[in-house]
Amino acid sequence: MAEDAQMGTDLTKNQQLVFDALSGADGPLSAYTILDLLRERGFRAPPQVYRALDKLVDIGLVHRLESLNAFVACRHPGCDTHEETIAFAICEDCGKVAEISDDALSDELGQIAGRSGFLLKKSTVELRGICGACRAA
Amino acid sequence: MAEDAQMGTDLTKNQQLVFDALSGADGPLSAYTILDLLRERGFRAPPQVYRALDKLVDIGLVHRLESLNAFVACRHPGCDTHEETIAFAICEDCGKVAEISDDALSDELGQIAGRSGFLLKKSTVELRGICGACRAA
DNA sequence: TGTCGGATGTTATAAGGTAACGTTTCTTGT
DNA sequence: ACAAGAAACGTTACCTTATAACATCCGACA
Ligand SMILES: [Zn+2]
Ligand SMILES: [Zn+2]
Ligand SMILES: [Zn+2]
Ligand SMILES: [Zn+2]
Repeated sequence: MAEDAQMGTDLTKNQQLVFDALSGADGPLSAYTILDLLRERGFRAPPQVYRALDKLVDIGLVHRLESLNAFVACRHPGCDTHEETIAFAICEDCGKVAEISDDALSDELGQIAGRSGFLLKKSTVELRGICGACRAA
Repeated sequence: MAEDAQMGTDLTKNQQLVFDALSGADGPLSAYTILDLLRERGFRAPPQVYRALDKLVDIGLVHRLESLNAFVACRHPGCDTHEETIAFAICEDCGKVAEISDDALSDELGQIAGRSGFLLKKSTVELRGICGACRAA
């Protein structure tokens, strides 16, 4: 029991291992990086990672970053069942990812969709640039 | 010379072929689908497609859809050197993609970035859902 | 004419993701 | 406690997406 944050949902052994790996990292991890990290814990093949990731993403504990083909543990302040749009700010310098929840953005996307008669199911917003810390440094 | 839209920039043979393939499609195409389409025109290997795509994306004639690992010809109304944020509405039913340029969205994303001291270089916004046509049908 | 950069052709391989199948383990009703 | 079904698991094999590396070709131009 290294760092089993997020009680309330009970995860299986593999899901917990994958979640812990992501929680312990300070940036996004690819599925194959997770696989390598967990080989010493018994993982042997991609499906073990992908199945855990699928579930974790499904219940909202993990997010997939489409533009990176990678995954991050959810660090959203009040992350329980966030239905709002989440934006990710990905630093191209240090690689860290900030998770941003913004009502105005959600509204704006909703309006854009509505205006063109589009039934919005899911939004992907990923910002690339340089984070504050790296700019200061 | 099937449908060589977009004069002004002069494309190489391969770039024109790839662009034509994308222009002729009514939805996004993967690099490997493009490769297959162009085999009869002499294409033999992935790098030929990816090199053309890289250039086309670079000059703005083609967009990459991160959440689909696929590419579309730019259909932005006034698409010359659009620096604004472009949002894509991807229909999960018919597969078509609408390209949406929206100032309010650009502003909003700029504000979100600014608020957290993030130097924004590029935004990816991809909306998934059902398009108007499919909803009506 | 020589040379130099950009575009090209080609092979091989890295990286990301899933189908399919059999086994184990957990639930749940009886 | 037991049977039956569901969920998770382990494993193999395979598919898709993307790039590294290297050799060649070709046009611009000094
Ligand atoms: Zn979150
Ligand atoms: Zn940074
Ligand atoms: Zn465009
Ligand atoms: Zn549709």
